[in-house]
This record gives sequence, structure tokens and C-alpha cells, in this order.
Amino acid sequence: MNDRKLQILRVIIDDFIRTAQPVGSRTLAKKYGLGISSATIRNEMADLEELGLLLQPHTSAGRIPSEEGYRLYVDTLMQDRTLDIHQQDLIRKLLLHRVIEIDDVIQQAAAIMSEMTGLVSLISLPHFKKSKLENMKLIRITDSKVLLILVSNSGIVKNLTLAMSDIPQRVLDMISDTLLNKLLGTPIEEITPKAIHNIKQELVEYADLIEYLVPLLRDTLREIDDVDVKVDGINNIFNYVEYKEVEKVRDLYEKVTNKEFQGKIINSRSLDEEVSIGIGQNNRMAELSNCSIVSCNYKFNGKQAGALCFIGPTRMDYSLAVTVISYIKETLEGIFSGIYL
Amino acid sequence: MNDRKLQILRVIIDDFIRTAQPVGSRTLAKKYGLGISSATIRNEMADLEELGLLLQPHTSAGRIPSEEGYRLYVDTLMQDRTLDIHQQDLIRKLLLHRVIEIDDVIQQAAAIMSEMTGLVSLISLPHFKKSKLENMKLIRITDSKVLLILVSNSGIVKNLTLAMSDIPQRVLDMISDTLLNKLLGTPIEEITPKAIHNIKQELVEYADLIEYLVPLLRDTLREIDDVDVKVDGINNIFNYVEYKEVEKVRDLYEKVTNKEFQGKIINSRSLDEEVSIGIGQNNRMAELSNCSIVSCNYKFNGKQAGALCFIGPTRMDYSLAVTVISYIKETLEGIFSGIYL
DNA sequence: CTTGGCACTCGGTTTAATCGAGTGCTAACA
DNA sequence: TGTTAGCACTCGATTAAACCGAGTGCCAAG
Repeated sequence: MNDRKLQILRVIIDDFIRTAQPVGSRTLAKKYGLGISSATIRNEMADLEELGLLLQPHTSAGRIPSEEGYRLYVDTLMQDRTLDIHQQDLIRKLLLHRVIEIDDVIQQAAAIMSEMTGLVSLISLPHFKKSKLENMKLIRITDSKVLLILVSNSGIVKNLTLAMSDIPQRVLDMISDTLLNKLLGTPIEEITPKAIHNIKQELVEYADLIEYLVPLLRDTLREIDDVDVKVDGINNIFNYVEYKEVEKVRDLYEKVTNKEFQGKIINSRSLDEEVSIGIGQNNRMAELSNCSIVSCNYKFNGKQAGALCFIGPTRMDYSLAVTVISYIKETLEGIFSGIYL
Repeated sequence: MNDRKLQILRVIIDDFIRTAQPVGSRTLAKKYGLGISSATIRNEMADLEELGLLLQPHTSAGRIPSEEGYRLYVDTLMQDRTLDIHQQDLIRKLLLHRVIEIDDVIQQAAAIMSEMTGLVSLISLPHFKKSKLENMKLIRITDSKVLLILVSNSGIVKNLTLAMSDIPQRVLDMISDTLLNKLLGTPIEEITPKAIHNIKQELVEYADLIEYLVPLLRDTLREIDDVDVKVDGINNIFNYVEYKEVEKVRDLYEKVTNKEFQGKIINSRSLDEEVSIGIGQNNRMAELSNCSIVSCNYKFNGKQAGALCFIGPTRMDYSLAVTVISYIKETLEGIFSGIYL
């Protein structure tokens, strides 16, 4: 293994990422001024193939990177890029445009990620049920409906409609104040029927009401998704040239639109800080062969709160993906610490 | 034109809808006991082609229905079906399962429609901005955020977060009560900055606040979509056998996921009550050639409020589509008049 | 008017021929 | 000893030709 081999590997992968065509020694020598002849390149390529870094679809074709080749590429060969100032400004402006609701910010971030890379992107919201209760209100909105408002310390607001007649606002206030008083700071997933039950003695005069409220709350809380993931750029899968057949596109489509699968991808990350790149078989999602996953966690309130993630063909522009995902992560964390803290 | 021709046309279309293959005289004579020979059928088919009801992809292929053929079929030949009791029960149960929020009911209805037919389905929500204001609240949820709750007479609840510090709940109550008092029953689209401005004299002591609130409200109201359409069954487009090429699937995908396009489809309906069927070129959506649209309006509070809609290939099971759409329409209207009135 | 029979059509499939990008190997060269 | 020009070879992709068969139109007999 020597420098020249590495340089040739890099050029091959760069070219393949751009063209999606196996690259041969002749075109390589002509297109990039490497100062060596095609025959020499051929020899090096043969060595690289022996090392398992390149593959030959068939004898009379050029070479394509193997998964190990990509691995080496992203680990040591890939050039770091930075976004130019205008792009950075644009991203920040787009993200700050409507920063009042975290849902919107995250969705917008996913949209930007997909727009810039042509990949599918996923971002999980801070885990609502694991965050702590910060505020709680019961508001009568019609004769038959009451709105339950839950605010978490991660700044997420959930509104849930309950069917509930006859109880006047004054009583609702009393109940929600007492509940909040007891439950403030409790992780939302721990607001179980039992927990509420225990509070009943505080509100003896409304015991019946509490009794009535408990199953209602339980059902309502259960409806909140365990992981809430925003997805964008699904339409890009129609452009992945490796998917010429409708069936392949469908397979990927069904995966990225499946809630369970989304959760699995987000949760398959460890808790470290770095951008991680899973290539092909090694992407921790066996079902997603032929795809790579670029992902990283983001912090919220100083704690790991969720993950950003790209899904795309193994032949993706890893350098761009890493650059974009890092910048979005930084920007999001900046926004969160500035506004939501 | 005679009865036998019509019967042959019907059988051809039925068969083609099932198999997606051009149907020939021999198979027709064998498969369906029509009591006449293939030669006779051939003669009749030639006549039907001359009448413009059938097409021949090429001389040595069977016949397929023309758009006019489908037209005649849906207008006069198609057999009415009814859903069996169990299906009806199931649908009703699924729709009634969580009836407290209209969004959920509509989304669920779309899901059922797609599930039963394998088509893409769209349902518009009752037009929020055209409905009248029934309730309005401003609730402080954190130090920096206030939740604006708008309830329309169609039972839709919109929650919008406003960035607003320092104003205590007491004052918020005062403002929202006064605004509601003035604006109750006003169509929501008429709640313009000007309208609010006019109320300022009622709240002289809070004039500054109103001044501050006006642009906030304007921006927030503007963000509400003009038509809100729930879509389901998009994954079905991968199964439309007429779309073997990824490009065609993409085209349709981009259309059905486009908000503007969704609005156009919903709004292209007249206000009549019947189920209407637009076939191929005649579906009022030039861009959707090769597709048909089955749609009908539904009532809410006794007024036309929105539309249900199927989008699928011209070769769809029209009879099933009509049966399902009618039943869902009835059921929805039943639910609305029972619960939301 | 219906039907069996028959020649004919033409898209789809199979088979064969050709093309060309790319390779591996060898021999000559610096 | 590493580099390079040259050349025979490989093999997928493209093009061309041959073939198949479902289906038709038409005609003559029932």
C-alpha cells in the first residue's frame, strides 16, 4: 500500500460517485492528470482489487468501489469541505424564520438537508415522553370538548382534545393546577394512571372527576408516538439511478415511510457525538442493503436529545453529506440553546 | 347498437380491469359462456371499435376499452354493488373509534378508502377559513409563548403558538374575550388586521398590545393552509401495473403530494351531490392523463363542506370505487351530524 | 345471421452476430 | 526495478435476424 494507490482509489471513488459508471484505467489516465500511464494504473488497480477495495462487475468492465473501499475513503481519503458563507447564511435564515415551534424548525432542517444533498433525511424530535412536564392546562373549548395542553421542558407543546362535558373551566383549572403542582418535573412517561390516582386525596371533592379523567388521560398519552421523526426528501428516491426498477424504489419507500423503521434507524445510533457513517451491509440496518446511513446526534438542553440522519445509496456524496449534517447539527444546537433555554 | 354488443363491451371491460391485458375474441368466448362463437364476437368487436368504444393496441392484439368505452360502462353497464354487512360494520367501527378530532376521522376515512380499493385517496377537511369563529382563547404556556386556540363552527380546532412575553394571563383573557365577543360568528378569513384594528377602541387601555398582536395574528392566520387535504394510499401507485417505469411513478407521486395540486383536484368539483367520474383526458386535470378521478362532495352542518376523491389508473375498478366512496360519504355525514352538530 | 376455417399481422421472445471499453500479460525501455 | 506501449482476449451491451403465437379479418358454408 502506498500513496499513489490511495490517490488512485480516491480518484476512482470520486469519479464513480459522480458518474455511477465503473471507471477504467484509460479514462482515468486521460481525465485526471496523474502523470502515469494507463498500464501503470491498471497494475495498481489490480492490487487495489486484491486488497478488497475495488470490485470488477465483470472482466471487461472498469472498477467500482467495494464497501471496504468506501470505508477507507470516508475514514482517511475524503476531503473536508465547508459550506460557503452564502449557503451558511441562507440555512441560518431559513431555520430562524419560524423558530417558535420546534416541530417546524426540525421539519425545516430536514427539508434543507434533503434539498442540499438529494438524499432522504430524518430528524427525530427530542423525546417527548422522556422529557419532563413543565406546564399543563385543561381548557374548555366547546360544550363537549376540553383541550389538554402539555408542555415539556424541551419546549414541545402537545395539544390533545378530550371529550368532556359539563365540567366548568373553574373546576378544570383547579384540577390541572393540582395535577401540575404534583407532577411538575416528572418525566411525562411516568404520568401513569397510578400516579394520577395517588393524587386523588388532594382533590377529594373531585374524586369522581379524577376517576373519570384517568382512563381518558391514559388513552390520550398512549397515542403520542414514542419517537417522533420528521422526514423529508422522499421524492429523491426516484432519482437514485441504482434503482431503475419500480420494486426497489417501492421497497425503500415503504421503509422510510414506516414509523417503526424510522424509530429503529434513529435508535440504532450510539450516544457519541461524532458523525457516523454506516456503509452498505454495515449500516446496522440489514434491510437497507445497498444504502448507506450518515447520522449524528444533537443536543438539547445540554443533553443528547435526538439524531439527524441521511439515507441514500452507497454511492452518495459522503463528503457533502457530512458537511451538511454537521452544519445543520451546529445550527440547530445554536438555535436551541439560544432560544429554548 | 344492441344488447349483445353492450354485454360484450361489459365483459371486455370487466376482464381488462382484472387482467390489464388486451382481451381477444377466443379467450372471451371460452372464459365467459356467452353462447356465441369467437367469430361472432370478432364481428361485434369490430363494430364496437368502429363506434369508438374499443381500441386495438396493434392489429394482432386483443381489444382494450377506449375512454369512451369506459364512459359508457360507468354510465350504463356497471353493476351496482353494496358492501357486505361485515365490511360496513368494520368501517363504521374504525371511523367511530376516535371521533373526537375531525382531522383523525378524515385521515382514517382516507386510509380505509385506500385500503379497500388500492387507490390513492384524498379528502378535504371542511374549509377552516370559510367557517365561522366559535371560540378563541389565548393561553400562556411558557414565559415566552402563548397558545392561540381557534375553534370554528365546523368543529375544527387550530392551535397556534405565538411568541409573546410579559403579558399576564389575566390580560390575555381580557383581550381574547373582547375579540371573541366582537368576532363570534365571523368567517375566519375575514379576521383581517383591519377587522381587529377596528376593535381597538373597545380596549383603549390595551391599545399598544393590540397593535402588537395584529401583525402576529396576521402572519399566523396566513400560515393556515387554504385547503387542508388528507391523503392516503400513495404507496399504491407503486402497484399500478401501467406504470412500469420509475419516471411515470415519480410524476404521479409528485402530483399527489403537491399541496397545490391537491387543492386543484378538490376544487375542480362542482357542488352537486352525486359521485362523479372523470375518465382519462376528461378528468378535468389535464396533467393526469391515463388516470381517472372518482369524487363526491360531503356535507357538514347541512352544507357542502369538502370532497372525497379517488385517483387511480383509467383501468380501475370503478364499481368498487363508487361503492366505497358512497359508503364513506354516508358514514362521515352520519358521524358529523350525530356528533359535531 | 352465425360459424368454422384459413391466411395474414405484428409485437414479443429467442438466437446469433457484432461492437467496443476495458483488462491482463509480455517485452522493451529508462 | 518500476514504467509503458502493444496486443490478444473477455464479455456485457447493442443490433439484426429468425421464430412464435395470440389474435384478426374475411370468406364460404350452414
